[in-house]
Amino acid sequence: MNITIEDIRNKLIEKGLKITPQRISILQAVYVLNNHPTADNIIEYIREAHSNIATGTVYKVLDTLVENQLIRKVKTDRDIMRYDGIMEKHHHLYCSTCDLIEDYIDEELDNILSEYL
Amino acid sequence: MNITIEDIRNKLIEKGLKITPQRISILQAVYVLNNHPTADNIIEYIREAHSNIATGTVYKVLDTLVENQLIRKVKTDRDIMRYDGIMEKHHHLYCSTCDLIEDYIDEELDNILSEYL
DNA sequence: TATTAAAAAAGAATAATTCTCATTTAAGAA
DNA sequence: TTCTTAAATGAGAATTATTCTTTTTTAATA
Repeated sequence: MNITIEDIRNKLIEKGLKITPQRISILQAVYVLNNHPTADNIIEYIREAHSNIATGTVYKVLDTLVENQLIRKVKTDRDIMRYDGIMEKHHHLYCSTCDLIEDYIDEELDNILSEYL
Repeated sequence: MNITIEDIRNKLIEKGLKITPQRISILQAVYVLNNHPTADNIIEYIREAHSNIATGTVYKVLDTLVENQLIRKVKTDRDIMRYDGIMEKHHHLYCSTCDLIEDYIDEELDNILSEYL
């Protein structure tokens, strides 16, 4: 979770994406708001930090980041899309009552599955 | 897939639900439109069969059916909810490009998973 | 057949997301 | 450094799946 602005810039550069303050803020927000934030969580977080941002931009940038495999979409029972900055293979434990998502990493399970399939 | 109206009535009765033409049509539509239909698919199908139905009713009935475990909600990459009338344990193979969902039944896999967890 | 709680109709309201288009900006070229 | 331009952003309207509200209808029981 110790990701610097420089790390974020590099991630964007690796993908051949233009470096913009909006993209940096949004990617940083996904990392900081670590419980699988919604677009709205991200907008709120960025606006608190005194920079304005258009909602359309947030959705656009999130799509770009998903396309470039810097983040992932996470769907839940509610019809709000959520985002995940952790790209290493993992599962989610989801509580549909409180809408909480917990990361679940289990290499043994992954091995069993990949051997079987 | 040979489910009669009588079967559907019985399913509703088992759950203690009032028998209404709308509920019968909707449950039937979920069975007939077997590739995990959306609420809209169901509305279209029912209206083709010459009976009108309010969209609100379809959503309400679908919720009732889900609550009573007669059908299941299926989430995909798109933000449209889809419904599944097959209640036996199964997985889904999903193509995010064409949005097609295929049922995947594999008891051996299920056993491996339930033994592991 | 009468009663009544539940269900449905109709359509307005909501809210997440997308779209449009004018403006701005990042990044490479000169 | 300044210029150029394709790409990105801002602003807010538009879209669309879903929910909500209110009135009317109906299924099930007495």
